[in-house]
Amino acid sequence: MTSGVDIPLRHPAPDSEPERPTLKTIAAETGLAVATVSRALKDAPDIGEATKRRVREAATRLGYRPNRAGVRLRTGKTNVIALVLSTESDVMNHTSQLIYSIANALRGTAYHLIVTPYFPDQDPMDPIRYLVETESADAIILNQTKPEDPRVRYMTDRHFPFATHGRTDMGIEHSYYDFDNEAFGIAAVEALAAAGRKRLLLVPPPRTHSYARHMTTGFVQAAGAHGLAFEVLTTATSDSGGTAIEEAVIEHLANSTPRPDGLLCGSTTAAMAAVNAAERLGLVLGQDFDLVAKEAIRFLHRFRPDILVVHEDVREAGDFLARAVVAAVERRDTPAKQGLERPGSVDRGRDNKGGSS
Amino acid sequence: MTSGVDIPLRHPAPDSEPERPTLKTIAAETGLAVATVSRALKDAPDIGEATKRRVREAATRLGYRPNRAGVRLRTGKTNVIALVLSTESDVMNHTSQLIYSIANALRGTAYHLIVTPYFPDQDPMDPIRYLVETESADAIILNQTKPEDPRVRYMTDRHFPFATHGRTDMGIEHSYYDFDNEAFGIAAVEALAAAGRKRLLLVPPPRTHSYARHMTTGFVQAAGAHGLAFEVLTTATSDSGGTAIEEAVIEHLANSTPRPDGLLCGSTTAAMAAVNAAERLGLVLGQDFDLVAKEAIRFLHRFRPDILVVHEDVREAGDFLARAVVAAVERRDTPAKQGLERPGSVDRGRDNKGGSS
DNA sequence: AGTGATTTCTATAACGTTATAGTTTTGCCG
DNA sequence: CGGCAAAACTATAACGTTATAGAAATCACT
Repeated sequence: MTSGVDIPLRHPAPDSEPERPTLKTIAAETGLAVATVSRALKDAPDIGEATKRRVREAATRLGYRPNRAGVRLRTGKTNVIALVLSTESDVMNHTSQLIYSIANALRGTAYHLIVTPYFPDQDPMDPIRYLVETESADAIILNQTKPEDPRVRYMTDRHFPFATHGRTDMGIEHSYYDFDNEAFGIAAVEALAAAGRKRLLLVPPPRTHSYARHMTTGFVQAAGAHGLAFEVLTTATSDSGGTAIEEAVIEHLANSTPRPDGLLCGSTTAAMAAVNAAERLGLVLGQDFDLVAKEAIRFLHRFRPDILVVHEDVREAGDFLARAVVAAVERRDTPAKQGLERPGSVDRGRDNKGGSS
Repeated sequence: MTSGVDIPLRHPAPDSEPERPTLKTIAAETGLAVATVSRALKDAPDIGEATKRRVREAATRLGYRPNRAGVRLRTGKTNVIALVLSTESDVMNHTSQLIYSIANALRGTAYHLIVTPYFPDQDPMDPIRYLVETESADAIILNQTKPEDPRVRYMTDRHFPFATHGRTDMGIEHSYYDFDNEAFGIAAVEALAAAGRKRLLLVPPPRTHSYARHMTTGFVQAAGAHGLAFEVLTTATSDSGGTAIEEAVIEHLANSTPRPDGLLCGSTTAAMAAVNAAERLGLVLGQDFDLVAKEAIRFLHRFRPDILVVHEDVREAGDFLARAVVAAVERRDTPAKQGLERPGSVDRGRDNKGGSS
C-alpha cells in the first residue's frame, strides 16, 4: 500500500482557515484606525455615534471577539475566576454543585472558570500564591476555610479580590457565603428534643475547619438549654471516611451507658455510617434513636425514610460567591458581601418531595 | 464617624510591589539580550553551556515564571486544557472525580484546567465552538458522548486535540476512555443468573448516550445466552431522577406477570430508587429479587449490603484522558490513545472493603 | 595571516490590545 | 473671515514573548 518514496505530504488541504478577525480586520473593513475601532467598541466618549454604529456592525458581522491574550498582556486583566478546592474530606457532593452554580452565574459574563484542586500533600497556600503571583486570575473563590486561614490574610494583604465558602475567626472583613451551622446545630437538637431524645451524640466535622466550631457551639448550647445530656465523638470526624466513622460510632454506642439516642451528623456519608453502626447494635431508627443530618444532595430519604434531614443549598452559595467576586473585580471598591444561609426545617426523609438526582 | 470632607484617600500604601521578573529582568541581570535569555531557557542548541547555566541561575534566583499572556499572544499556545461537562443527569458522582483526577494528572505540567459546564438549555456544540474558535485551550476533554456526536466531528475536522470520556458510533479514530458497559451488562446478567434469577429488568441509561447501547447490548445478549427472560424499562432512564425512576419501576413491577426478579441499574441513584420501588411492593432484596448496580463512589453497600455492585474507576479515566490530550498537544502527530476499563467482579455490597468517602 | 566554517550571541519584528499624546476636522463666535 | 475651542479621529508605543535573519566572535586549516 505505502509507496517507498517518502512524499512530505502535510495536512491534506491547507484548510485555509477563515482567520479569526482582529481589530485590524475591522479597521481595514471600516477604513478606520485600529485605535479608533478599539475605542469605539468600548464606547469611549470621543468617538462619534455614527462611527460607533459602523464599527459595531462590522464587529458583529465578522464575528469579532477580543483576543484574550492581547487584552491580558496589555491590561493585566485575565477574565478568569479561579475556584480553589480542597480535595480531602466528604465535600464530594458540594464540589460539583459549587462548580456548576458558579459556572452558571458566570454565563453571559466575560469570565471563565478555572478549577484548581489541591491535594492533601500540598500546602493550601500553594495554589493561592501561584494564582496571585502569576496574576492568573482576576479573583479567587475558595472553600474549606479554617478559623485562622493564611490564605485569607494573604489575599487581603495584597488587595486581591476573593470570596470564601465558609467563614474565618480572623476578624477580617471579606466576602463570604456560609451555611449557618450554629443554627443548624440548634435546630437539630430541637428536632431531637421534640422526638423525645435525651442523650445526644455529635459526629463533628474535622476540627480544623471553621464550621466545626459553629456546629459544635450550636449543638452544645441547645443541648444545654434543653437540659439534654450530650457528647461529641472524639474518635472520628465527619470526613474520616464511612468505614472509620461506622467503627467509631459502634464503639462509642456500645460502651456508653446510658446509650445516646439522638445522633447529629454533618454529612451524608457520616449519616449513613452512623445509622449502619446503630443498626448493627440492633437499634431501630425512629424507635430506639433518631438522627439528624445535613446534606447538599437529597439522598438519605431513600436510604432511611425516617432520617431527619436539613438541606444545604450549595447552588445558592456558588451563585452568591460568583456575583461577589465579579462585583469586586469590576469595581475594586465594592464593599464585601456576606451571605449566611439559614437552615430550612428539619424534615423526615419520607416527607421530602426532594429532587434528588 | 465619617467626616464631612471627602478626602480622596486611595490605597493606604502604594504597596511598592516587588515587580514580577520578566525576560528583560534576567537580561539586565546577566548582561545578555532578551532573545538570548529566551533561547537559553528553552535550551536552544545555539547558546553556550556556560551562558545557559548563568541564565538558569538568574531565573531561579529571581523566581522567574513565563508570562502566559505573552507566550500565548506570541505562539498561540494557551497551556490550558478545557474540560467540557454536561450538567444534566446523574453523573454527579463522576464529575468531581473526573475533575480531581485530571487536575492531579496535570500537576507538575504547565497546563491549567478550565472547567466549562453546559446546561440543558444550551447546544452542546456551543462551548466547543467557543473554545476552538477563540483558541482558548490547547485541547478539550468532554464527557457524555452520543453515538453520533457533532462535537467529535467538529474537532476532528479541525485537527483540534481532544479526548472523550465515552465512545461514539462514528468510526472516527480519536482518543477516548470508556468503561466497558457491554461487559458490565454481561457480567451483571451472569451474576443474576448465578443468583438463580430468571426474569431480568434493565433500567437503561438515556438512549441518547453511547453507553446506553453498549449496556443494553450486553444485557440482551447475555440474557439470551443464559435463556433468561428480560425486559428494558421504557418509562424512565437512569437519569430521570430518583422519584421518577421509583415510580416507573413500581409501576412496571406491579403490572408484570411473571414479575422480574433481577434488576440492573447503571447508577447509584437508579439503584436506590429501584430498590425502594421493589421494597414498597413488599419484595425483599436478596430473597425475592437481586439488583446489580454500577457506581463510581461506593455508597450502595451502606444502603443495602445485599446489593450487587460493580465499581467504575472514574479517576483512572481522568488520568488517562489528561495524559492523552497532553501527549497530543506536545506532539501533534501522537497516535490516538484508547482505553477501555474492564469491569471488575460483581460483589455483594457487604463484602466491599470500599473506601467510600 | 587569510579564508571559510562554526559557534554564539543580538536586533528586529510581530502576536492583539489599549493608553497616551497628538493631529485633523468641524463648529462657533466675534 | 480669523481665531479658538471642541469633537473626532490617528500614530505610536508598550505589555512579554519568540522566530528570523543577521552580526560578531572563535576556531580550523591552509
